[in-house]
Amino acid sequence: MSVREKRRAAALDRIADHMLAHGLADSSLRALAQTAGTSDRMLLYYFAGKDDILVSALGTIATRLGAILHTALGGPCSADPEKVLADMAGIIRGAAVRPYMRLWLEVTILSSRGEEPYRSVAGQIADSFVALVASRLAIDNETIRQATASRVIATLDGLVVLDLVGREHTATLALGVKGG
Amino acid sequence: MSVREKRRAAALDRIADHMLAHGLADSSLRALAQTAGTSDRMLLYYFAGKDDILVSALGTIATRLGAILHTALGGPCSADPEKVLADMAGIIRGAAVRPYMRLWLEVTILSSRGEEPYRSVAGQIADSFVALVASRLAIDNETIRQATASRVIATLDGLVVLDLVGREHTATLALGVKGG
DNA sequence: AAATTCCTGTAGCAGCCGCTACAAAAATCG
DNA sequence: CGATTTTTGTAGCGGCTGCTACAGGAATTT
Repeated sequence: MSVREKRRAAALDRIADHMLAHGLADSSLRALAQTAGTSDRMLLYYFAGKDDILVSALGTIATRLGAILHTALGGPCSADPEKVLADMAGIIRGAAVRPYMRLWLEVTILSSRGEEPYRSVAGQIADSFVALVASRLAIDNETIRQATASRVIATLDGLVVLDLVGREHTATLALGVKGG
Repeated sequence: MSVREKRRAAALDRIADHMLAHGLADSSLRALAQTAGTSDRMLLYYFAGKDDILVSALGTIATRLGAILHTALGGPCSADPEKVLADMAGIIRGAAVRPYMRLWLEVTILSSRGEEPYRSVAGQIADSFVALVASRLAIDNETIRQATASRVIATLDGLVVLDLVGREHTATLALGVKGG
């Protein structure tokens, strides 16, 4: 790894921190440069442009989240969707993961406006979420497994939304029942 | 209603159109003024500031959505959460309502940053959603009714997220199963 | 040592943003 | 009609955005 690549990676690490802490909206080049300990001028020397920075940092962030989830999901698989939902909700709604989910929703908004490269990025993240849940479901029928994983992800995303608007109580309530 | 109030209301109507079509991010004072047929100068004459404009327009938008939902939800109530979920998903995922949900998610992001007045607004909207679903549920036990409504809303919000990232197929799949 | 390439600071561009000072027009009132 | 108040246009402020031209220093190569 060249010096340039090392510095690029180090900058990305700090930039990822900043994005998780402050969100996309507060991630101007100058702000990112400050937390990375450089100047906006240098950021644009290491990266092709702001989009390149953000997308690269989102990659770093996705890797981090993958590691967190992999560590936290140590238990056995289950055939019961409610069980998997409860397990994942416990992790995803925790303070450690919430910044990731907030960022994920911000990318969702950008994606919904059709803006590349965020549209592709958001789609891939959604797919990987579904795949992760599917890997936790001990269901033989593949079609049903995929559909169930989709359902669990939908509910999880909804719980995150409720948390973000300060309705943690409503989200917790939702976890206590089975239907709908 | 004075002339001033009439013009204010007319401007709000056009502004609501613009916000639904282009989202919060593309709603600068100058852009809103253009669609309203005035100048940014006049907008700030009618309103206290940008926040006042946006929050007032969100009120108009909430009223519109309420009317849409009230009209579309003509059928009988049901004790089956899956039935209510499917009914509401059919409405909320439709092209007519999607702009409202996208806006709702944008407000959610603002809310999650703790910015008033969006934090309060988002919370109230979430509560009214839950109340609406609860009113469609023919469940006697009030505690279970509230919890079930919360669960349905969570799932609905999640479906919206999946739709916004271009995973309509995943969302539709999720509606086909019961668990999780 | 000279020449070339790589790195980085300074300064600034053009374009937005929310908002406002000022003054002129228009409507209202005595 | 004149005086006062309400409404509006013009112009611009200070600040932020992503990005870039230029130049000088540092490192590397010949």
